Order: sequence, then C-alpha cells, then structure tokens
Amino acid sequence: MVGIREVAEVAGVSMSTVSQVVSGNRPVSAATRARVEAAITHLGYRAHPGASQLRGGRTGTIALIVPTLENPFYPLVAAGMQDVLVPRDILLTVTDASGMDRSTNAIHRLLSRRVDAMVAAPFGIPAAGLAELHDAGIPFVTLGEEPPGGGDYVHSDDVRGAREVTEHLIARGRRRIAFLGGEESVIPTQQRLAGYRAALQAAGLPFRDDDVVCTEFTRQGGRDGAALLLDRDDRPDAIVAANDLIAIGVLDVTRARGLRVPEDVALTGYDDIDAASLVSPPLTTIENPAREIGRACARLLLERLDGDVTEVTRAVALSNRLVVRDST
Amino acid sequence: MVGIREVAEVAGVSMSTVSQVVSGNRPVSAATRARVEAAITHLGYRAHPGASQLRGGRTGTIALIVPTLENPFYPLVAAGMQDVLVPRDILLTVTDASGMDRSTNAIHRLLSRRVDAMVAAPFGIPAAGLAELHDAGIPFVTLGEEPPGGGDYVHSDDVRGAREVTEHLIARGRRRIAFLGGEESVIPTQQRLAGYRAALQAAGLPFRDDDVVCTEFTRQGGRDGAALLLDRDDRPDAIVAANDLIAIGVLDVTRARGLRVPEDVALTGYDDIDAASLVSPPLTTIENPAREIGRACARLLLERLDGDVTEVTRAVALSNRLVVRDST
DNA sequence: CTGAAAGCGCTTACAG
DNA sequence: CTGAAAGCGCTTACAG
Repeated sequence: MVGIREVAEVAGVSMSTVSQVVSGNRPVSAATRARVEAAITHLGYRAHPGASQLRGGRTGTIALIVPTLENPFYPLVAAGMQDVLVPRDILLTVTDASGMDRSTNAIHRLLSRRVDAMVAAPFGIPAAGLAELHDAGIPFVTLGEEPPGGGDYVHSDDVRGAREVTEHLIARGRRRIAFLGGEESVIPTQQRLAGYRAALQAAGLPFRDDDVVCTEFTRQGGRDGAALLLDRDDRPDAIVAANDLIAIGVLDVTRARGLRVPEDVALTGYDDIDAASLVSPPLTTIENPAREIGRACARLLLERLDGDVTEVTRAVALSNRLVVRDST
Repeated sequence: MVGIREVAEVAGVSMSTVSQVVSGNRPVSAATRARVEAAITHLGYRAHPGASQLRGGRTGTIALIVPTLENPFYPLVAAGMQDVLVPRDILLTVTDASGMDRSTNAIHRLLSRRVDAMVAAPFGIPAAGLAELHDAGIPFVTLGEEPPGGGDYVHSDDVRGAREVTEHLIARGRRRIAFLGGEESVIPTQQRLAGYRAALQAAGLPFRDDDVVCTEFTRQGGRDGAALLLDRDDRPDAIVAANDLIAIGVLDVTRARGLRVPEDVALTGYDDIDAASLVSPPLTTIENPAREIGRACARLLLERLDGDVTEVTRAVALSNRLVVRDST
C-alpha cells in the first residue's frame, strides 16, 4: 500500500509537505506542489481515511434516517442529498429505521460510527433519540418541524398544503370532508390535520372528531382507514388522505365497494409520488419537493460543518403546490 | 471523550484486555469481562472507528452503486442489504451513479474511502470501472451477470423471465410481438431480449430486427420507444417492455393515441414495482424480488469478508414469477 | 515556505 | 488468561 511516506520520498519532500498539499491546510510553493502532485498521480496514492479521521476528527460521512425506503419519497430525499454531498466528497449512509426495534437504535449506531452530521425524519423517532442526537453535539437537521431544544429543520409547509387541498375540495362543493392520517403521534399527520381543520373553519364547516381517522402512512393503512370511513351510514363525500400511499389504499376500497371517485367520494393525496399520477383516477395531490428537501438538508449541514453558522435554529421552507387531477 | 484507556483504568485492567472484550478476538475470563463491560456501560464508551480501522484494516462500510434512485427497484435492493448488514453493524452507503459523470468516478470515490466491499449494478458501468474494482482486491458482487474476470453475482434469471412473459403473450394469441428495451449495451436489456427471442423461436415465430427498439429504462424511454413502434403501419399486436417504467411510458402513448390495452396492443412489464399494479390497466409483469436480491448480495459479501470462501465465482439465482394482470 | 517529531485511539504480536 | 509496547498512516503544533 502506498502511503504519504512513499509519496514524500519520490517527491523529495517531507511527509508534512505531502499532507499540506493534499489537505490544502497551509501554503505550499508552486514548484513543490507540482512535484508532490506528480508523485501522487505516479504512485496512485490515496489517503487512508482512518488515519485522517484519527487525527483530523472527521469521518466525512453524513447519515440519513428515514422511516422506510418503501415510500419512494425518501429515496428521492437521499438523491437530493447526494447532489450536494458528492461534489464535496462526503459519503452518505441511509438507514431505514423501520427495520430496527426503535429508531433510537439507529441513532445510537450512527453516533458510534462517528458520522459527522445527520438528517432525521423525526416520524416515529422518540424524543429520547433526538435528545441523544442533541447531546452528541453533531449538526443535525430534522424534516418537518423544529426539533425540541432547537436546531435546523426543513419543511414544505404541510399546514398550508393540507389547507389548500381541503379548500380545493370545498370549492368543488364538498361539505362532508373526512381526514385520513398516518400515525397519530407523527408530525406530518399533525400538521396536515391542522391544515385540514383550518380550511374547514375558514369555510364555516363543522369539525367532527369522528371524521378524523389515523392509521399508518402506507397503502394498507389507507385500506384500513377507508373501510372505517366508507362503511358508515353517513359516508363523507370527500377524503383528505395524509399522503399518496394512503390515498392509493383508499382507491383499493372504493373499487371493491363499487364507489365512484370523485362522483361518490372525492379524494386527495399528498407528496405527488410517481404513483399518484399512475392510479386511476389520477390523484389530486400536493407536490412535495423531495429532492429539493434533500438538497436543502445537505446544505444546512455543510454550512454547520464549515463553521459559518451561529444561529441555533434555521428553517428552510420549500414551496409546495396543488396538483389537480381527476380524483376531485 | 472516553477511550479505551479510561475504561481500562476504571475496570482495573490493561488496555489490551478492554480491546479483547470489545472485539472478542481472544478469550477473557468471565470475571474480567464483567468488570470491563460494567466500566463500558458506566462510562458510555464507544470505540473510535478511525482508530480501529487504522489498525484493524476494515472500515465496516459496504457500498451499493445503482444507476438511479428514481426507479423504486433499487431502494428496495438497499433495504434488503440493510436487513443483513444492520445486525452485523456494518454501514451501507448508497451511491446513485446517474449523478456522476461516469460511474467509474463512483467506484473511484468509494475505493478511496476504503469501503470493505461493494455491490455494483453493472448497468452502465464501463468495463474499466469493474476492472479497477477487481484490482482493488475487495469483495464485490454484481447484479445480473458474472463480471468479466469472474466474481460473485446475483441474478433472477432474466432470460427465463422474459421468455415466460413472451410465451404468455403467444398463448394469448399474439403473433406480432415487439420488444422495447432499455439501454442497448446493458445486461438486463440483453438478457431479456434473449428470452424474448428464445420464446419466438420456440413457437416458430419469426424474429424481426425492426420489432426490437432500445431506449432507456425510464418512463420517458418507454414513451419514445412506443412512438416508434406504434406509429408504424404494421403495428405490433403486443409489446414486451424490458421493465415496468418503460411499460408505463408505453401506456402514456397508447392513451394519447386512443389505442386500447390489451385489445389493440397487449403489454407486459418487468420487475413488478408497486406502480405496475397501480396503472390502468394493471400490468402483466415478472416479479423481480428486489429485497431478496439485496439480501443475497449482502450475504455473499459477508461470507467473503469472513473468509469462508475459496471459489472465484458464485452465482445466486432467485426465482421470479409471472404475474398476470389486465394488460394482456 | 518547509521539516522533525509527537500523538490521535486503537489492535496485535510478543512475552509471561 | 493478561499486560507492556510497538505501530497503523496520517495531521498539527513547534521550530526554523
């Protein structure tokens, strides 16, 4: 294995100088730099990351924790992060927290690996996990909401998005609009529910507890929730689903029951994943810019790592927009 | 920061002993072990990965290179790898090679980071990249086909799958069946084309060059290819698409042209991603067990890293199966 | 602008 | 079964 020592010998300089050329941490004369660089290419030298890490302190790795890789929204967040991290030669590690007993385990594990920074989708991460992250003192960004205790976060104004989609249903003449959420404790459910509620209120429509059902952010969750809502005598005339997967599950049920969408029940999703435009009827939904979200997260983290930041909390709000299709 | 030294002090043993307890690399008496473990939990000790790496040689990181994260097939492969790697406390880093000038860059970058092993979807990775991988001497697995020069690979018998789906179309009475492939140079295109061809031959149907069109493994690729195939005077009565995304692109075109599927043109996909059952009509396709593929890759790699393997090449073939829906 | 030397936190022969 | 010591390949004060 060729190391800094061999490069130094070939270039006729000290190991320190080679290190400086590689890291750029201190000025080197042009002539020396050229000799060192020639030696590096000649020998095919590659720095040993373990050694750099041991002295320098950084692993050059950033982690992303997501609730699941089965929702195509999250791989796109990862792709967005890569857009920013690859040019900086930082490695991204993606952890699907669904496989672990608790997502706290995932945080633990990544902290042991000394990742430099972390993006956590807090959906289902218990407060204890986030607290541990905080204590570790590494930069982190959460999705959706300011983490307890402060910190950077990226969101796309779910309250406004859900409000918009609900107002759209009201404008289409719907009056008995139900809300079908994901896990109840989770931020996107809460914010989208708040938006739904705000729209009803603004329109002077009553908010009814039993028109709100919370299940899971999956297709199966949508099926379960739709069964509860649609088999009642006083069926709603519209359903605001908290994400597209849930809405797709609702379609499974309407199809099985012979209900027409939107004639019998209008339906909206959230996220605008590819599948939203593929189902029949295609879903009216809110476009949630996954890739942009990933990029913004990575940028916030890099700024912290570069040390340019003094604020405790920074928020990045990305715009989302209503996409009207045939389900409403 | 608490290190092995502090643990040793508290436990009243040498640093060597602490190391042995942590790594399990040599026997330690039960009593000593207990004291050390108590000290570790008490102090909240975590090994520094950089230091272990510098001495031990391994980074505990495995890489996956995929052509894109936008095809939901690949995140599932990643999830399958995680199923196996997380219990072994190995980090997975996922690289979307589409963002890079060439995927060779991705290999380069990961080799510099000293990942312990690698899974490469060779689709679009030039031979030079694979050769470099080979030279690096780390375990690697490719998807779909034995890498040049030998090595482990995981596949799900694309030839047989494509043959099966084509035979299904023939059994349904189709006689003029076209093939719509992804990138021409790429293994899945080639193998699925071979299967298609074998089915035609077995049925005594002619193989015609102009019934084969290669584009890209994307929805847009499907649109482009379908335009070529369907605007001809002697339109085919069926299309075998090389993956589901392509087939979905074909549906965009049939819809625009007012062609009925399957009455005017029957259509099949490949992979059985979620979207395949969501489109209208739902696609007949071949189920490609992404998550299982990921698991198999990780297992092959771990066996190599554990040193139990002497064979140059090992193949894991996973079963795929025909899923018949309304598009045929 | 450059070099010699110490040391980051571990693991692993070596010795007992 | 356990310990003392060397050293992995770098980076960073320190000195010039």
